[in-house]
Amino acid sequence: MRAITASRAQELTIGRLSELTGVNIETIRYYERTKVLPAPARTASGRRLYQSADVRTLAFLRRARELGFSLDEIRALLRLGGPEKASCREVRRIATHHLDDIRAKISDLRKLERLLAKTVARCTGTTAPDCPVLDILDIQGRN
Amino acid sequence: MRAITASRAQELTIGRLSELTGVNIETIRYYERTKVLPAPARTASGRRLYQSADVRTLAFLRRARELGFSLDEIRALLRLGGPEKASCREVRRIATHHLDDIRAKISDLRKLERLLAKTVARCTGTTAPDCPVLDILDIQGRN
DNA sequence: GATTCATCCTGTAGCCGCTACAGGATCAAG
DNA sequence: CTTGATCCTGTAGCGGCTACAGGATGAATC
Repeated sequence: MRAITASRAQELTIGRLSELTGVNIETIRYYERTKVLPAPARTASGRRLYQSADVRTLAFLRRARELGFSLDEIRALLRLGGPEKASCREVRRIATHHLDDIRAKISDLRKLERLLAKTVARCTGTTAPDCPVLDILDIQGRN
Repeated sequence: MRAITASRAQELTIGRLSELTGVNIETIRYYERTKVLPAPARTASGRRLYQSADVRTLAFLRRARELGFSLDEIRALLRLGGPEKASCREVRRIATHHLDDIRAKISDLRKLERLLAKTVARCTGTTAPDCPVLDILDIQGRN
């Protein structure tokens, strides 16, 4: 029977939580809908009531997103950090897998970069009959 | 008044075009709907009828997608390669801009990679009380 | 007490670049 | 003439949000 009166002690509105974490209000609600975040308590009138611990969780979530973790991965990480904070091994597995993804992406992008850079360099910028940029894109350029 | 009888000469069904270019049938129709590709001729019964030139265009499109160009950029490139094949300058502008994007993405990913790799390395994989992976994600780890 | 205005609520639709289906029409081969 | 492959349109879904509309509260001011 706590929180008859709202916004006591450490309790936060969604707007305040948004400010504190830099996560959009709509996004917070989206995280709740998709079960990345647990549904918080509500006031008598139905407004969401967050605890200060939620700031920590949401900040974690935000940072993980910035690091490119998917919401599925984050759901898993949050479960692991939760009550049965068991296997660091599992956390490591997720992070390592993600690291592999990142490395593959970097390698792809660098190949692209080299190809594009080389091509743009050949480009005079004038109205030439044949454009090297269009050429590499063309079927001839297949490798 | 050509093409009364279908699939004469160099004319292709959508399935054949798909095979030749490796682009999914549904994706080809999607490109048409979103005006990346022009609508092709039709047979009397309403089936799409492609010319051999369309193979070239779609292959170009595919390759551009692989190189990470957005459909908007590709729409622009295709227009430029079209009838008024005017300014290589504009092509160069689009490609250069895209190159900048790629470089920014690479730089971001490399930062990520370094941070994650360092952290995973610190991780023993055992059930330790504090997990370095969860730690960098945590608020403390902000930089 | 009444008004104002910020904040909150739910629900729905849009973004990109596809992909996947349903439910039907048509084609080519046996 | 039947089978089975291919085609058609239209609609809905994915992830990860974002942006409304239309309404209900909340806090501060007069």
